[in-house]
Amino acid sequence: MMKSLDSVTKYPRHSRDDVVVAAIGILDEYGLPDLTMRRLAATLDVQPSALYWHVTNKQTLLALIADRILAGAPRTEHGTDWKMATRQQAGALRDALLAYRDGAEVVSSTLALGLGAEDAAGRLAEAIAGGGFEARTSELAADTLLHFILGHASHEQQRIQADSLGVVTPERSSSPDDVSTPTEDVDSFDFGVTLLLSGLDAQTRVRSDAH
Amino acid sequence: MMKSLDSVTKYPRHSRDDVVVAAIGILDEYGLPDLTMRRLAATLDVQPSALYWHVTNKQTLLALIADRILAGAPRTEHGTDWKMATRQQAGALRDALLAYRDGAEVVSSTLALGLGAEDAAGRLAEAIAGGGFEARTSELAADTLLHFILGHASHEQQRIQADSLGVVTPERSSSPDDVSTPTEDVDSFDFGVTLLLSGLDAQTRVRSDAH
DNA sequence: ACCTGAACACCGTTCAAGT
DNA sequence: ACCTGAACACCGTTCAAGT
Repeated sequence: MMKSLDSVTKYPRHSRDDVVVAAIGILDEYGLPDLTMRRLAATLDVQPSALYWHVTNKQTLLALIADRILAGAPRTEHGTDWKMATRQQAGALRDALLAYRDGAEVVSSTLALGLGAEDAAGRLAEAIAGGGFEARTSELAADTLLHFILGHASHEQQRIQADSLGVVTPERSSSPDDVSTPTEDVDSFDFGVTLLLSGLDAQTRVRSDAH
Repeated sequence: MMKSLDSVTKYPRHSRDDVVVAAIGILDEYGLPDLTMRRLAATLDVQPSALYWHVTNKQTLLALIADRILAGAPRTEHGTDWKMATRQQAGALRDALLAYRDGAEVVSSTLALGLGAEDAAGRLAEAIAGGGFEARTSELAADTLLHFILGHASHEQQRIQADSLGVVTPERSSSPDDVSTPTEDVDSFDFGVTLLLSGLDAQTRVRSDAH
């Protein structure tokens, strides 16, 4: 404990966790384009090269950030009916993505690598499986839903920042007050989830006991 | 016509079109990360600064590329039933995205800006509207479908390049020959489209004359 | 109309060396 | 165990000036 005091006073030594936390801070405050290794290093009062002791490269740092973002989505409780459970999971995922600036884009870019959104898909599949579908059906439906959630959230966040930059986005806006509102986004999100759920409902089941 | 000969022989003067075509060439052959303004300039035997006479910045260049990629998707013929038409449009869009390396990512990144995928969504909405839904329903369903198509194609392309780089992607592969095959991708794509179509089928309609 | 030359303000990453 | 210093090989964009 003397050691920890010395290391704090002399010069700050950081953990991998510190790096990830600081990175999320920059992401949330300034956005993904401003999240550079050099800027992150400056925030931690450290040389850029020091970061590479904690993390192998920027790509894996982004994967670590994606994991944290997704960790913010609470598990759904057992016992509820599968449609509610799936709706809950989908909503929780959306909330988690929107909780940090550019969160959806970070998770999307990371999903491809197989690292990260993997268990988000798993959680969705689990909720869907409550409806009594074949395992493969549940997985495929979960992937479909996940693509929708990510795409929707991504689109929403990029519009937010486009608006804040005052970009002229024509977007067939016939009526004068046709600006996209948060309510609009929630509505279109719910619409998509409902569409997928009723599509699943029409699917043949293994057991038909799930009301 | 003497003029054109001179300009060819003396030194090549390029059009905005040449720039976009060359950019697509680099994209398709080396991928999005290698599509830099400096590299594009070198390909055209020109200084990087020369590109900014033809195009305002990289972002709008990417939007132009996205437009070309999407232009490769043929319009669907009128008269067919709406489910087939929607399926056709969705498939055409997917094919267009997959026709160029990293095509899905380019279009996705551009969609947010409101430039580009705008009329792809319109085409989907038109096909869906053939089912006799409210205009808003068709639009929302088209957006849902578009998010799925982009996410799916994006995921597929990034897996292709991850595989070619020999990246170890764990991905719950229980059986030894559980490697993702093109067939697998087509199947999961069709599954998603079918899911959305049957979800729409369960939707209340304005007219119920669409069989 | 189309391009050069030169500069500005940046990137991610490596690696020997320090403490 | 954690960091510095210095370097390598790049970026996108601007702008005066040339032809």
